[in-house]
Amino acid sequence: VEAAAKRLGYRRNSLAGSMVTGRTQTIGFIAYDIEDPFFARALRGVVDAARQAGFEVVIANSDGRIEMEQAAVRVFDEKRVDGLVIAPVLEGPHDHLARLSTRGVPVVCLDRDLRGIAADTVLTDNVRAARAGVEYLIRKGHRRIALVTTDVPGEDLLAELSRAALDPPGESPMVARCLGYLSALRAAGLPAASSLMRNAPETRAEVAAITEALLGLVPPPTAVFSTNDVATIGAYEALQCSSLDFPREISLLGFDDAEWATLVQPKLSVIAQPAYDLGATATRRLLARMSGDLAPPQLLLLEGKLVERDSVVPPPSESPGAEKLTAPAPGLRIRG
Amino acid sequence: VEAAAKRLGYRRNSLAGSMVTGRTQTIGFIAYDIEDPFFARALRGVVDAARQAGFEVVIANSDGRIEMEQAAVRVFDEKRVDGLVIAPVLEGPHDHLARLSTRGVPVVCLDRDLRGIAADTVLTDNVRAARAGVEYLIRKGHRRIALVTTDVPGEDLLAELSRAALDPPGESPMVARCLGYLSALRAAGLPAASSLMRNAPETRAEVAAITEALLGLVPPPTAVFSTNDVATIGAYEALQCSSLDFPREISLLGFDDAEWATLVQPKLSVIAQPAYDLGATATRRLLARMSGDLAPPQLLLLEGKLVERDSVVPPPSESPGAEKLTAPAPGLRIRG
DNA sequence: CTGAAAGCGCTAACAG
DNA sequence: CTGTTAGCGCTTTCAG
Repeated sequence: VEAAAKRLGYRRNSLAGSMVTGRTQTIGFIAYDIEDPFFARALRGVVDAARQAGFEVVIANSDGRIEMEQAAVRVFDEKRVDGLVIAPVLEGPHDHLARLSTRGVPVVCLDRDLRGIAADTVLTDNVRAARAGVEYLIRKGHRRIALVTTDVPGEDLLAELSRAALDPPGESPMVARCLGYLSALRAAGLPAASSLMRNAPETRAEVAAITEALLGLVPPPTAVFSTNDVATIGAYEALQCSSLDFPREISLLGFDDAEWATLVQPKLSVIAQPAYDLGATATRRLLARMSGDLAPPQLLLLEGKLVERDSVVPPPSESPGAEKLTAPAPGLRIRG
Repeated sequence: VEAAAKRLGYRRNSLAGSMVTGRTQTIGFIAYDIEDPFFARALRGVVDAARQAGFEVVIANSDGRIEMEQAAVRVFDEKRVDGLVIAPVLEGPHDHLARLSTRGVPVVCLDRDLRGIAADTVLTDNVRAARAGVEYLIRKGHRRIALVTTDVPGEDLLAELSRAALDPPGESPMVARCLGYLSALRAAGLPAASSLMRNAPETRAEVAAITEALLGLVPPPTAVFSTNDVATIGAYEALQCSSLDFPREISLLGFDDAEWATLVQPKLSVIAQPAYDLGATATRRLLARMSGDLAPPQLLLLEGKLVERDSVVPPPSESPGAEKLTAPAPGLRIRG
């Protein structure tokens, strides 16, 4: 019988089966930006965890645009995925997600904390990780630490952050990391100078430009903390091209690890996220919901890890003794 | 009526529709390795082209493993995708793909040329691009050019390549690029020394190790051509750590561009692939097939582009005259 | 031109 | 325990 089936080129139509059972053994994954290595890595965690439980994963990419996300959710919904892992777009309405879970299709958020929807969420403890990173900079002796971030909405970064701080926890990973920066500064009794905090659209060139501007300050910062991959690339580029001696005169700490971090000179120190685990954990949570877990929504915070390499060193001393080292020796000075 | 529908939380069940029409307005994309920026980029091209024609894309990842690919194809098949773009695993049986297209679900191959299945294929003209790259190295004056590649099957690289050369066109991108290397050497009347050609499993550390070995040769090569992203990272690392002065004494040309290529010192010269176009072109071909194009299978070759940066310079001259430039001036030489 | 009915390929429930 | 039947929610066709 089965031989005949194979001979005739039979192929199961899982659509028909799904129509009657209402289940597809498939979960959806919507990445915020599939070109970001973070999501590619997280995806692996999702796929591995899902397959282990006998589920397939179908993937979509929102590109950070709410209408793409809505389209993806609609498609997945119509195709009757049994659950959804999503790195949601924070801006804009998200009733498309609420509707899904209302209808019994569990949703878990990854990487980004969507307030106002009762869904499990798993992400890196961004404020804590950022605070730890900036504390590390402070421990190394830095006092003027600049912040380079991208895509924080609003005109005034500091004002935006103050607003966000009153409404914890949550917000975008970028905002959370900025908050961590502020918190480390405050804990150390250091002032949060708005001139040292810059926000740019998420392109390498724009970040490089604002970093350059930062370096032109007098006195310039002695360290830069960049809150994501693009910000780090742009900042690295700017430091490398600047007249300052990087890393001796200016340190850099990035958020998110990358393959090239150990290829550049100096090797980049970073705060690494457990991307794979984030994906796997989110999926395990989803699987639990799909098999009937009715506990209240959970917020799962995984820890970032500080990876010390060579781009962070103590700042040059500002004592007169040290000054001599860079200034020409007195005997050679030309008098005016 | 529609208001009531929305009120009751109605959601279309596209499964039911697909059951009767047999069409899903969805195409599948199976990446070979979604963590490879090349595929992430190509995916964008696929998605854009598909959406333009009103199709959704569902994505899967084979991880280069045939059984994963088979599973993905089975799922897509059962879910009745209307077409499939795939970067296929070359080894192992591929009747799962043949069966699909036999049944009227068009398949187009991306990046990798699968002989033995009558499907459209779109990829970079790897042998030509590699040949152009190595010719560029030769034009710069290099004569001892090493080849660093990964994951070519078989024990003896040169033998494997000779075998592949008799059976053109096709094979894996790696093999094609090696063939391009050989072809450039031959055209210039340069010998193809098997000692200068190394193959490693696709990990950064292994590549770094074989590159180091290459650098230990006497005389060492004056240039290295690496055939993919991982090979390039490993080779770059090895060159940087070697006692040779990189790039003055040893040049590096990589295949595949990357964001970090302009961040490292020296900036990496590469052959860039039109990844986005590859994806978009493949999808346009697929769309044409889906709307009834019955022309014989096409092989579409897009061109790679040489991007000159700083990692390729002329080799140090071996003539006595040039030697003087690096040797201490005669008057200062200590006679012994 | 509008409305009812057939049926896509399965699964689950139920009768023999 | 095996075999038959109802029906999932749509689209398409055909009759009114």
